[in-house]
Amino acid sequence: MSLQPTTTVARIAGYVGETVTLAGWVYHKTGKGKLVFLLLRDGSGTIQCVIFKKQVSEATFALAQQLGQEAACRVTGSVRADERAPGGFELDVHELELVGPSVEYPISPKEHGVEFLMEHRHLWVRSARQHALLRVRAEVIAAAQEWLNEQGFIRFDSPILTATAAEGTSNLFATDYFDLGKAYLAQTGQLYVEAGMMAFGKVYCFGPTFRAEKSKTRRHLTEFWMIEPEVAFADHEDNLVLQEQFVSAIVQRVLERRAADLDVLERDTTVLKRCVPPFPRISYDDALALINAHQGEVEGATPVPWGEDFGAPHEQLIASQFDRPVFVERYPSAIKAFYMEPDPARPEVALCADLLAPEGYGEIIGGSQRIHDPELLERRINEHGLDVADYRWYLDLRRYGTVPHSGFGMGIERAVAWITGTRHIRETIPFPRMLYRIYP
RNA sequence: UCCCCGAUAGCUCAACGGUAGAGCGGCUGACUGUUAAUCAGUAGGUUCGUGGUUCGAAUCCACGUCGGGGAGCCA
Repeated sequence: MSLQPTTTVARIAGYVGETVTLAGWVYHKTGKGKLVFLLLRDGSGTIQCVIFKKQVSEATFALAQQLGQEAACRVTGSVRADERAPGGFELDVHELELVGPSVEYPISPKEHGVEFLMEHRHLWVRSARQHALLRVRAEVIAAAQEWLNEQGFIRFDSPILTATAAEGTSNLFATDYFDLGKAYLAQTGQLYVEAGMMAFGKVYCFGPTFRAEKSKTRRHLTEFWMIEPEVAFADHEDNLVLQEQFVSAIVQRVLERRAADLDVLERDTTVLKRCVPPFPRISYDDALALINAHQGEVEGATPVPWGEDFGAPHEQLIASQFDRPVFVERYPSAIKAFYMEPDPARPEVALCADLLAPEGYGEIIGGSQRIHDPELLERRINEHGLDVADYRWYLDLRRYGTVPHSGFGMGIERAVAWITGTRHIRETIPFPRMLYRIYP
């Protein structure tokens, strides 16, 4: 005998007039003396089930009355289209089986504070809004990978345990690695996908990334997921075109396939619909001028002297001037990672770009053309105070058939936060890891 | 690391120097169309901790703990 239900709520429309068994959890229950309404959630959706006292045994009715919120059960009944029911379909219950009881479920349909919800994240993921958010996340991930696969990329995963800091700047989580000393949780897979790119031409890695920075904002997690494509024989221009096509394809697919979820999230989709290539581009130099022209419009967006990096308020100001994602390109090399290719026309700036999402969501992509000349790369490693010995293998990539190449990294959670219009990044991942939270 | 804010019933909050309260949730009962049902009843408190000021502290002060928001840094 199988425990599997006849069908799922999502497919219920095809079963009108038939008797089916559904299996799920009690999302909500209400009643009226001689009838009980159960809102049953099975993962694919929710459906109202009605239990009339006259139509079931006394024991079944008593059971229905005492079901707690989130009790697991199997219900058998006939499917009926009914305008009075949320969702349009209703199940007239003949039989009800309790699979797993639930008593005093902590999360009620009423309001709750952030701290309480985060403490109950393992249960919070059952609620409608979180469902919609995490379904969009899954869609974004699937869309990203499938689009890259169609473009001829192969997934080439990078290690999570690494021996040294890839970019040398941020803080890293350290752990003991047997007799070999410290190992660090990867803050990017980029250096490794460069090795893959030389092997396969077009590759990407996708996995968790770790930053031990004490960031305490709604845009930061200590553990987040990043997808990092890397392409051989690709310059800065190729890179930007790839990025705008990539982001647009993901957004358009979410609009197509997850419209119901965006609706639950009350997302204004007009901004998303505008997300088609080409994306506007602004140089670092022009961005400085823009900041000067609009300072005061965003709090904290004070003028920036040439050579200094933007802060969060500046990024917000720049993004607010455009109606779709905007590339900010060619930052001063001195404030960027050591591996970025200098602009041949202006060696003091790098062939790099950040993609800023509209509506104040900030940077969702960072990318660049990489240095392919071995001597220049070695010089940069030294200039950044890094140990060349740690980068022997990385320099090897330039010794044996080096080619101009480019790549970028997209933060999944930031992208999902923007696409769904979610204020805080913590809701876009099942179990967020933050400065003051590692439970549950 | 720095700045700002918060902690009172299971949850969301009120009381702001003078008897600790409401709504929801729980429990009991009524109700054949509920959508966060409604109505009646009922239980539920070390007001985060420690110290201080005061005749009197949930309330004022100090320190601590936990959490929230922001800066820097980044995706």
